[in-house]
Amino acid sequence: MRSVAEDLTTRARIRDAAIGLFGREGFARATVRSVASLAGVSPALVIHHFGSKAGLRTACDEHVLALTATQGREKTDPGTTRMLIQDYLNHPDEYADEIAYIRRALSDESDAGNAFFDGVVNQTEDIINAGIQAGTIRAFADIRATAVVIASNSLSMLMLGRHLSRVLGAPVSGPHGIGPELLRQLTLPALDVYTNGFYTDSRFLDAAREALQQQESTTEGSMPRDPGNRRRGVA
Amino acid sequence: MRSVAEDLTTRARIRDAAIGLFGREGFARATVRSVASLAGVSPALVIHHFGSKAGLRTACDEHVLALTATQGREKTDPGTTRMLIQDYLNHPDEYADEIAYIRRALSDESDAGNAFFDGVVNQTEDIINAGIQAGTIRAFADIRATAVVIASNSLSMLMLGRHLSRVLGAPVSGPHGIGPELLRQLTLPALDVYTNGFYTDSRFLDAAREALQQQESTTEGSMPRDPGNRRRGVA
DNA sequence: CCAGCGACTGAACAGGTGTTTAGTGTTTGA
DNA sequence: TCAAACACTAAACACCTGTTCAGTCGCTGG
Repeated sequence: MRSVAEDLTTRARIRDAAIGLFGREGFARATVRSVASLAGVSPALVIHHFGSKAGLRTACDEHVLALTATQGREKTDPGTTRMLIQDYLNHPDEYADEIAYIRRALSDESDAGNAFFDGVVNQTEDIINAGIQAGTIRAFADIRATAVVIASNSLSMLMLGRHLSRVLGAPVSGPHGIGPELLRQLTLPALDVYTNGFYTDSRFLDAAREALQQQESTTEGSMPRDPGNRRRGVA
Repeated sequence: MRSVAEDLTTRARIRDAAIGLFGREGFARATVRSVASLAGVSPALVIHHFGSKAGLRTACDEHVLALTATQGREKTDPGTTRMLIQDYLNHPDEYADEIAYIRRALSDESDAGNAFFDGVVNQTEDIINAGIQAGTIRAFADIRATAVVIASNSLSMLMLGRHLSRVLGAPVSGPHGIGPELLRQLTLPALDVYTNGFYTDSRFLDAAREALQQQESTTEGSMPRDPGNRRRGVA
C-alpha cells in the first residue's frame, strides 16, 4: 500500500519530478531545467539541493532502491506477493514512475540497476529454495542459475512492457506499458509453460546436454572460471 | 557467416561507427562529433551524407533491420538456428555492435525496435506452430500469447545480458555482456524449465485460472477488447 | 583543357546544456 | 533584536550540441 501524502518537501518534490522524468525520458535527455519546471522551481534550486545533475541521479537511485527494498522483503510468502500484485492492479499509476525508473536503471547499467537486479535474483533464489522445501517447486541441479533464468524471464515483462502490450493489443498504460490487461493476457500462458513445460519431451534438453559435454571436453581448463557473484551480491 | 571486407565506403564507415556508438552510449549521448571522429572524418561530412543526426539514426535502423531480417529467415529449421548460434559462438565480436544496437532500439521504443520485436514474435509463433505439427512442442491454447511469452523470455537475455553475466561471474564480453560462458551456464537451466517445467504440479496454474475467471465475471464487458496486432504486425 | 560535381573540411553559428554567482526575502536561534 | 543560516531566484557563464557556410581538393565527362 501507499500513502498519498502530497505535502512534500521541495527537495522531495524535485526528486520525485526527476524520478518521473528520468524514467520517461532517460537520464541523458531529461534536463535540469525540465526537472525544475516540472517541480515548479528554478534550475538553480535543483543544483542547490543536489549539488549537480549526477547528485540528483544518485538521490533518485537511493530513493527508488529504498522503496523497492521495503517492498521486496518477505516475498517468499506467496500471500504477500499476491497482495502486492493486487495492490498494483488497483492503483497502477502510483507505482508507474518508479517502475519506469527501474527499467531505465536496468538498461543504463547503473549501480542502482545492478543492486536491484542482484536483489531480485537473490529473492528468486530464496523463493525457489522455499518452494523446493514445500514441494511446490522442482529441485533443480543449479539453483542459482535457475534463479537467474527465472528472474530474467520475470523482468523481461518490465523491460519489454510496451512491446508486449502493443503486440497483444493491450492498452499501453503508463511510461512502462504494463497494464492490467497485459497481465490478464500473459498470466496463464506463462504459468502454463512454467507448469507443463514448453517442449513435449526431453529431446532438446538431451541434445543440448550432449553438445555442451562435448564442447567441455575439448576446451578443458581453458576457461578461468571466475566464481563471481554466485551468492548474496547486494551492495 | 559474415564477410569481413574492410574496404567500405566512407558513408558506410560513418554508419557503422554510428551503430557501434549508438549501441554503446545510446542515441542521446552519442554525438555527431564522436561518430565523426570514430569514423575518422569531420562532423560536417556526417551531416553531408545523412542530412541530420536523425537521418543518420534512420540509416542505422534500416541497416541493422536489413541485416537481422536476412538472418531471421528460415529460423523454423532447427539446423539453421544451430548454425547461427555456433557461428556467433565462434565470432562473437562481429555481431556485438548490432546486438547492442538492437538492445538500444528495443529500449528506446523506436520504430526499428518495434519492427524487430514484431519479427521475433512472428518467427517464434512460426516455430511453435511447426513444433506442434512435428510433435516436439506442446499444443498451447493461446499460441500467440505463448509466442509472446517465449520471445520475451528469449529477449530478456539480450536486454539484461550484462546483469546475467555479472551475477553468474561470467566474463562480460562486448557492449551487451553476452559471452559464450554465459550461454554455457544458462542453456541447461533454461531448457530444463522449458522441458520439465518450474513447478511440481498445477497448483499455481489452477489458482491463477480461478482468480482470473472470478475477476472476469465481476468486470464483465467493461474492457474495450482491442484486437490489436494479434498477427503479422511487421512494418 | 576545363567546367562541373561530389567528397570533404575548418570555422563559425544559434541554441541548449549544466553550473555559478550575486542577490533576494524568510526563518531561526542566541 | 540582530546576525547567521536557509530556501530560493534571475541572470549570466562556459561549454557542448546539431547544423550551416564558404571553400578546397580531386576526379570525370565533354
